[in-house]
Amino acid sequence: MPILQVAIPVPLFNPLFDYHPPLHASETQLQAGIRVRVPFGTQECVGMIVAIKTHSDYPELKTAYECLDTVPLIPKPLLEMYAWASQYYCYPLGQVIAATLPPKMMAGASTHIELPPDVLWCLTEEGRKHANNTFPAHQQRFAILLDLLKNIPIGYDESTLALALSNPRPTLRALQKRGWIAPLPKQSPSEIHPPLPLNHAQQHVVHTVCAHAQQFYPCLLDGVTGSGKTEVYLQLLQIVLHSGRQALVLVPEINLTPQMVARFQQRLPLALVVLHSQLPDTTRLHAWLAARDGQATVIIGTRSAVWIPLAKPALIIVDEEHDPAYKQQDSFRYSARDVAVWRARQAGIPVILGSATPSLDSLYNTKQQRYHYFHLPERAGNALHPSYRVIDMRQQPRHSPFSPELQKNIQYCLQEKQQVLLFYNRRGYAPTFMCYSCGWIADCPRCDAHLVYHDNVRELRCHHCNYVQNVPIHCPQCQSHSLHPIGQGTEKLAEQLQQLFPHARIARIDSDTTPSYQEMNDLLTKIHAQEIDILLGTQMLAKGHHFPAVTLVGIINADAGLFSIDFRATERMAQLLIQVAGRAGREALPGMVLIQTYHPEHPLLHCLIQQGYGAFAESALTERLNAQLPPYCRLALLRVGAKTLELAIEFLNQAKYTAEQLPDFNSQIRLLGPVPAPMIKRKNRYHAQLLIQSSQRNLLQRFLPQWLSALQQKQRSVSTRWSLDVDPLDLM
DNA sequence: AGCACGCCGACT
DNA sequence: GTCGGCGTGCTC
Repeated sequence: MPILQVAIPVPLFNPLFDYHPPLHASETQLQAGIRVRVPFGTQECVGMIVAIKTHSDYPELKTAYECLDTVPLIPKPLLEMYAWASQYYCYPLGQVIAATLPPKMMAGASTHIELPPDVLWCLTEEGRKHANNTFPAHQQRFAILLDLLKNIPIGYDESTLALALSNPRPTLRALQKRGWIAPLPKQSPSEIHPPLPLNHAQQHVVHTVCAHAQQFYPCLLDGVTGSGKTEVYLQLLQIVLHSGRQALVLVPEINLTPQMVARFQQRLPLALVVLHSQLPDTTRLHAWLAARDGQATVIIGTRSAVWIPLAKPALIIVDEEHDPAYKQQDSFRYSARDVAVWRARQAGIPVILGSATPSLDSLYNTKQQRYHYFHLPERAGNALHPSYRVIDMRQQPRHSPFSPELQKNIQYCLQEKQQVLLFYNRRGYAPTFMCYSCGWIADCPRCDAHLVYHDNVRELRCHHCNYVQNVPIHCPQCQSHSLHPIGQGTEKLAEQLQQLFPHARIARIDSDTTPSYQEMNDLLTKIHAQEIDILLGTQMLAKGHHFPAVTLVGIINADAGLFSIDFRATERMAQLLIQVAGRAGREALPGMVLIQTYHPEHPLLHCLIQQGYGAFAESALTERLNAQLPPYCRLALLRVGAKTLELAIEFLNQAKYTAEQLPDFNSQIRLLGPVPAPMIKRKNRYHAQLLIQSSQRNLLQRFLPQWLSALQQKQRSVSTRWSLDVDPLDLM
């Protein structure tokens, strides 16, 4: 009788459990990739068969209740990817599977589902007449759909509409019944936009990648903003479509890139599937199945889309590969960019990492000849390069965050009917809230952080744990009423800006004001219609948008990234400056970038501004080499949170001792710490960390799993929560 | 992660 | 007397 090895989604280092097969299971159901319902402790749960064994060391096996699938749900390559990821990231296999499958799958959902019809919904003539009607409250869903459809002649498919309206199908049916909308089969490519002519550099990329289409071919596509990376992607994808195979496109945040999605839809309406986290579960399940079975041809999605199975993979694209959003920052801490490269190797296909500001890791890989390097130097069209100007804030009047020079330039832009983009990296109204009488400051009771004052909702909020409290009327310490917000946030900046430019139409863009896809889309439409004069926002602004009428970009304070304990802070700062600058002067109008700083002499700024990102990257890489930091070594970080700091440090000291006793530990592996985390108290726990460094990746690869299983056994009864971060992005 | 078992404090 | 706090241990 065979024995099933089942991965159970529990946080144990070895989450594999053996079971006897269910009583009524057929031979073909006893295969890796089939879900089983099993008894587990006092409860029952759904697990995944990962192997069939002939013998188990465990004396008393239970019998599985039933198989949930008749044929394997998970194709073999995906199972292999799970196994590798579990090993590489030291994360329990059962949880890797549960975290990356559509959520319904491990809840035991059936996979025999009616797929949504593969059609694009369009307005009919009749529908167009009603598109601007006002609808009663109970028919607001009509209004939303009609409004969406009236702006897009080729129509939208159901999964795209689901981004704006949850579960659109009943509403679609109702509108179809009235004859206001009609389904258009996707196979009619009448409205497909024609490809744009490629310049020499773009052609070179397309030809070379095509010539290596049948093998693992990793490449870095280094192209400044507007150099036409997207056009290269589109033409490669069109070639993939012709070959009848599939492609996966990863983008950092889909909410923030509706324009790019729209462009893909216009050019590749055939079997395009859009995936992201706000999608309803059922839609995600459909997309997963459609990709696995080869019906979906091009899958565009965020980080988690890297785990979607592909029946006939031909190409993977990772756009804006430098973006930190590709690294998951909690629970299963994988890098979608690195997983994508692994997948391409496994499948034997090309993978394109695209960016205007490539990560130092990828640049290093091109230097090592591991990745091929393509450069797209020219801006498409006649757009001119922006000019940079550093403003020394030490020489400016202190009372305003906007230097006279910045103000003068804003004024000029407003006169000329050009748009301004201002960048500031602090949400909220004011980062501290203080009593002028006694000096009391509102702190988060759960973290080592001040509460941030939000004026519009009149709340104090912690940006680290989302703790919220009402604004106190008098000081809790001295009862005085002189409580005041101190410092600057985007909310307050917007207020000050409005006072300076009373007639300007100002829009704030940050996660407080624009949390959803729909709102972002609306705002972008307004911006393009020039209904906005000044855009003020956080990082969100820097990501991939095209603002053709923006001619002035202002960095309100560039100093945060220049002096940080995190070794990647300067890299991020440089990427941010270049990306934000890339938003300016895209058409005939030249752009200008004003950078306000208290450290105008900083070598990073000089190098970046005078010689460009490439030169900056060179010097940054030299610094990393000298300091033996990534990409010149491999890191892992053991983080721990405990009741007290002493307990946290003590746990790490024990862990360090355990490590040093292991057979695979040697002098090539260095353990640095333990040290208290940069923010010690977070969410009522005290944090410390231990850094693991090695020049050789495979040494760490062998050592880490051994270490973790030893830790699991020894430290099982410690009431601490710990996690290992392989290839950590920041050491916070 | 869940869940049970177990041993100490303030309740009807 | 017991209800329930969370520390500890286990899950094939």
